[in-house]
Amino acid sequence: MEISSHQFHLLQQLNEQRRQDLFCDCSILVEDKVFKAPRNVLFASSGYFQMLLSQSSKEATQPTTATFQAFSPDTFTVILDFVYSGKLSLTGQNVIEVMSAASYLQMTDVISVCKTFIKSSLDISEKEKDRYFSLSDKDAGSNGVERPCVYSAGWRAESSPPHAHVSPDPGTCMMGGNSWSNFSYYPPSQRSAQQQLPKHEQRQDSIKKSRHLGLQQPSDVPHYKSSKLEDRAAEPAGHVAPAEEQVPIEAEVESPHVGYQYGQGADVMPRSLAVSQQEHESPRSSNDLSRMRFKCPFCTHVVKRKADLKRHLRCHTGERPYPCEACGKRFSRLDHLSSHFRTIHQACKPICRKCKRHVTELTGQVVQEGTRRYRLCNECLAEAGIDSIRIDLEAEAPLEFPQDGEKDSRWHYGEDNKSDVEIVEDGSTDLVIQQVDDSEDEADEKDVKPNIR
DNA sequence: CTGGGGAGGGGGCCC
DNA sequence: CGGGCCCCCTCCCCA
Repeated sequence: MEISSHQFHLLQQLNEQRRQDLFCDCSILVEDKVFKAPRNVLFASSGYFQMLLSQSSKEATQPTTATFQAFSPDTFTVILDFVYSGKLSLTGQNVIEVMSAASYLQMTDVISVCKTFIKSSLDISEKEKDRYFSLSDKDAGSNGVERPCVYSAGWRAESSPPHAHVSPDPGTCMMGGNSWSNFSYYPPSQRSAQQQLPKHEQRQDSIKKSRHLGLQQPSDVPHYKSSKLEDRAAEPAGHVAPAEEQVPIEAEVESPHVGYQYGQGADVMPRSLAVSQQEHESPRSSNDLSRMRFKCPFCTHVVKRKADLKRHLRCHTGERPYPCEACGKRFSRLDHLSSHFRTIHQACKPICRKCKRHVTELTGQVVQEGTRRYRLCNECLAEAGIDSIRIDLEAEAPLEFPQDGEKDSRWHYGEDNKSDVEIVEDGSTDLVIQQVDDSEDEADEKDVKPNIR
């Protein structure tokens, strides 16, 4: 006969012991703060502590000490609370650091939950959010004040995420993590408050797109390269590395000392492991990484600037906040959008698209084909037999970049000539020839640049 | 089948 | 810190 509440009470008891400093044979020094905890639960929760404690198990009678400077005491408190309660208190502020700390400590479940949190925070898409969000607490997000989002390792059998629109940041929500057998039980009273993370959360990585990682584009990203994306979508599931697969790989590839570098580099490793790890330390990890401060929680990439990490994260989340109003294509970066816009919709290159010769206002014209603009020299125009279609440029309003801050809003065209939108929206077979006028194009540029900045 | 070019996308880094 | 530029790589299309 199985007493279902046993595991939960056991964990509660262990947590109580930790609070009362009973049987705490492991000291963890994080920056200047000392945490004490029984080693058995640490061992069971973290691959890192497994490694550490198995090494020091020979001297099991001696208290073990681990030292971390890679993350803050607050972050470790979140981690430790999770270890002894199964509840993870995430906020928009701490999630990156908690995730990196979890990566360092090789706690794959925490990493997965953080990934989910980050992805939902980035508001990737309604569809994806439908997949893995469910709120049980009706208070969630109601007060607009950021409260910790408590992720729980518990599973609930009946999972039908009703919530699709609330980012976890604004409020509290109770979320189930994926299964972690040690901490998977909740007594009925608690279960009602727990939410299960749908199993297809395991496929969350499939929405990440990173060619070099072989990951997939979000399924709901507009299919501009439909063939490519659909091909990927059609790939058998086995081609997609789910989070559960990737994280161990990550942990395996990254030894702890390179797994997290938000701080003082080599100092982050526990003393008991320092020697053996330094033996394997590459020159890069000792020198470059001390300068490269921000570690991507999804991959091994390390950058110097937080802003660069933020930008880099978009390649994992698939977030594309910069839509091109002219063609609908979305970009992850404004500079890419800008480049796309200039190239595709403004015909900025003074080069004949056909013969590649340099053209001027005298030797060539701008051709508009649907939303696309490019230049052709007069010879190529005549060859193509489209030199008779000539539109007065003054009737053509330049395509404009959106105003600053409109990164996710609709783009617009010249306001005083709305009819041009019709030209843009016409089929791609429609050709409009414009007189090449570099000064005009420069004016276009001026129209664009102030709007970009 | 292959090579070249266009376009997209990622990283580094300057302003 | 965001914008923007440059460089490089990859993918795709086309001749």
